[in-house]
Amino acid sequence: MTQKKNITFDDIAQYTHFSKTTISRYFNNPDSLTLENQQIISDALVKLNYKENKVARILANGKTEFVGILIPNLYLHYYSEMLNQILATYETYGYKFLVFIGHENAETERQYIQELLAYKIEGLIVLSHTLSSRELADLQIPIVTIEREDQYVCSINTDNYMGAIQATSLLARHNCDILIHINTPTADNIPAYGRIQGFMDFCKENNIKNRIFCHKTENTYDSSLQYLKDILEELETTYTGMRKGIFVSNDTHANILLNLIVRKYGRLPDDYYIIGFDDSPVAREAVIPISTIGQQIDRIANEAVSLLVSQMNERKKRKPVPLKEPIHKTITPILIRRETTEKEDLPENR
Amino acid sequence: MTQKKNITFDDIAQYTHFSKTTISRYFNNPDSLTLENQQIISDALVKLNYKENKVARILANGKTEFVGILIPNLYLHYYSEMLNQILATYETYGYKFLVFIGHENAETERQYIQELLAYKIEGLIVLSHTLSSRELADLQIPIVTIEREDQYVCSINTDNYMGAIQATSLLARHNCDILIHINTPTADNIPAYGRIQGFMDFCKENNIKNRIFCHKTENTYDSSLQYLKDILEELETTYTGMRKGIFVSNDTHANILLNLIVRKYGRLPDDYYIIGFDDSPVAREAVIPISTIGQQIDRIANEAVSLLVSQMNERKKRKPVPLKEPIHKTITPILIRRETTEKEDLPENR
DNA sequence: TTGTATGCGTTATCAG
DNA sequence: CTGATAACGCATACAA
Repeated sequence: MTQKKNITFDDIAQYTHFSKTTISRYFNNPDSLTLENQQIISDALVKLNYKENKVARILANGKTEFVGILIPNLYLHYYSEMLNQILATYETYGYKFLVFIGHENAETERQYIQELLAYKIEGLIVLSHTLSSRELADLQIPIVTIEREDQYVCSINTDNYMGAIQATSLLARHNCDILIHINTPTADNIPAYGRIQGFMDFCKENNIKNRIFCHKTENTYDSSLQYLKDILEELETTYTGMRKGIFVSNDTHANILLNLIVRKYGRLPDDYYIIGFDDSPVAREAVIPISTIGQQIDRIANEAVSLLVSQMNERKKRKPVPLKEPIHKTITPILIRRETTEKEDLPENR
Repeated sequence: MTQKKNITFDDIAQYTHFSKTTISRYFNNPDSLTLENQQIISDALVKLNYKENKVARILANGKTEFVGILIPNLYLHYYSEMLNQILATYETYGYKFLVFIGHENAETERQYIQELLAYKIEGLIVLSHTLSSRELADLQIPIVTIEREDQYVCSINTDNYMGAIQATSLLARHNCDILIHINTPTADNIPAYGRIQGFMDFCKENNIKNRIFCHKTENTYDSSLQYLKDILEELETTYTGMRKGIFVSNDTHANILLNLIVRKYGRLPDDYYIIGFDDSPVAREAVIPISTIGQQIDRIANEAVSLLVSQMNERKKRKPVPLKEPIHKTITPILIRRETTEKEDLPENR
C-alpha cells in the first residue's frame, strides 16, 4: 500500500480547508495561527504523512542553507578532523555541507566550484591550496579559508609562529646543544611558514646554535622515510655526543624519525629531544608518545563557520555592507608535552 | 560594477530571440538545435555570464542527484578513507553527497535522515550502526549499507571471515605454538564477527591451540592501552617461551600491543608474531611495520555507490521493479605481509 | 488571523 | 527544429 505521490501544501490545504498560505505559515510563523488551528494542521500532517520539500522552499525564498567545502584530501588526519568539526556545526547553524575533495588539481577544483555555485551555495570554505585567494575572491560569495594563502579572503589560521616559538623554547629549556628544524619547502605567504620563521627567530634572539633541513620530498611515506633517514645519518655523524633538540614540522615525520632512532637504539637515547606539530593521533600512539604542538581544530572549525555565517547573514540584509578588508583570525596552538621531551616519564614508570 | 541579478533562461531567450524552451533544450538536448543556433546561444551565455541554477532544475524534473551519507565518525581512518572514496565517485556518476556524522546517537541520526529526505535525496549510504536495517528499509528509498547489520537492506561488506582465515593461516605457517585472537565484544549479525568466527574455525579445523581475548573496552586510547597491557602480561606469564601468533582485530590495537612489546624488549622478540586488520596508516607507520589484512576500501566504496546507482536508476523507470531480496556483496580483503610476521626483514636490512 | 495572486528558474507536454 | 504553456512546491507582498 504505497503512497500515491508526494503530499503538498495543496493537499493539506484541501484536507484542512485552509489555504496554502496558512499551511506555509504553520511552518514559518506558527504564532500567527491560533493554537486550535495549529493543532488541526499538525494532525493533518501526520494523517497525510507529509514530508517537507526543502528544494521547493529554496527556489521560493532563495536560501539554500548550503555551504561548499573544498578540501585537498581526507588522508591526513588534520583534514578529516577539520571536516568532522565543520560538519558538526550543523547542530549550531543548520547549514548543510557539500563536500568536494580537490586532490590538488586546479581545473577539477574550478569545476567543483561551478557545480557548487549551480547549487546556489551561500558560502564556501576552502582548505585546498591550489586556487589563489585572488581567484576565490572573484567568486563574489562569502568565503573563509583555513591554513592557506589568504590575502584577498577571510581566513582562520593557527598561530604557527607562536607554535614554533613554544616548541623551540621547550627544546631550549632542556639545554640542547643544537636545535634542529626539519621541514619541507614552504612558501612564505602561507601560515605554515610561521613554523620556520618562529624557529629561526627564537634561535637568533637567544643565540642558539641551530640547523634547518628543508628539502623537497614526494608526498609519499617512502619518500619521507628516505628523507628522514638521510637527516638522521647526518645528525649522528655531525653532532655526535651533542644533545639534539629536534622540532619536526609535522607529527607524521616526527614519528618516522622517532621510529628510525628507536629501531637503532632500542629506545630514545638521552641526547635526542623531539617535538612535532599538529597533535595527530600518530603522535600519541607512537612507540614513545611524541610531544607536539596541538592545533585546536575544533576552535578553528567553529571560528571558520562562524565567520562565514556572519558574512552570509550580512548578505541577506536589505542593504548589505560588504567587508572592506578580509578578516583574518588566528588561533593559538597548545603545547602538549609527552615523553619525547619529558624524559623523566620513562617506560619503566608507566 | 556588479551584475544586477541572476541571469535566467528568460533573459537569454530575450537576448537571442529564442524561447525559454529552446534555451533549455540547448542544455539538455543540444543536438535538436542547428549548429548555428547552438553557437548563438553559446555566445549569449558567455556574454550575459549565465550561471546555471540546479535547484530550479531539481524542482522541475525531480532529480536532485543528491545522495545522503550517514557515517559514525571521521576519527577512524577507515571511515574517513571510505568517505573519501565515496566522494570520489562523483567523477563517475555525478551524484553529490550530503554528509552527516551520526556520533552513534539514534535520535540524532533519525533527525538527520529527515533532513536528508527533505532535500529529496535519491539514495542513502549508511555506515552508522545505530539504526536497524529494518528501520532503514522502511524509509522506502534506495539504501546501501557498509560493514554493518544488513538483513533488510542492500550492503557491501568485507569478507571478514576470509580475512581472518588468511591472518590465522599465516600465523600458523610460522609454526606458532599458540594462536591468540584479540578482539572486543561483537554481535554475531555484523560482518566483523567473521574475524572471530574465521579464527575459531581455522584453529578448530587444524587442531591448533588457541585463545581468544574478548573484553569490553571504552572507545578511548587509554582504555585500549590498559586492555592490551593486561593481555600482554597474561601472555608473558602463561605462554613463556612459546611462540605466540597474535591476530588483533584492528591495526590500532595491534600497534598499541606492538609498542608495549618494543618498549619492553627494545625490539620485537622472536617468539612474537603479530597481524592486524584494516591496513590503516598506523600499521605501515608503526615502529615495526605491522602485517595486516587490508580492506579494499576503494572497491567497497565503488561497489556501494554502483549498487545504489542501479537501484536509483530502476526507480526512474516507468515501471520500476523493486528488489525482491536485498543484495549483499562481499569484497575479499588482501593479506599484507610486513615485518611483524616476516622476521627476515630485520631492521639492519632496511 | 487568514486568503489571493504572483514569483522563483527550470523542465515537460503538446502543438506546429 | 521551435514555441507556448503548464507544471514543480513553496514563500511572500498585498488584501481582507
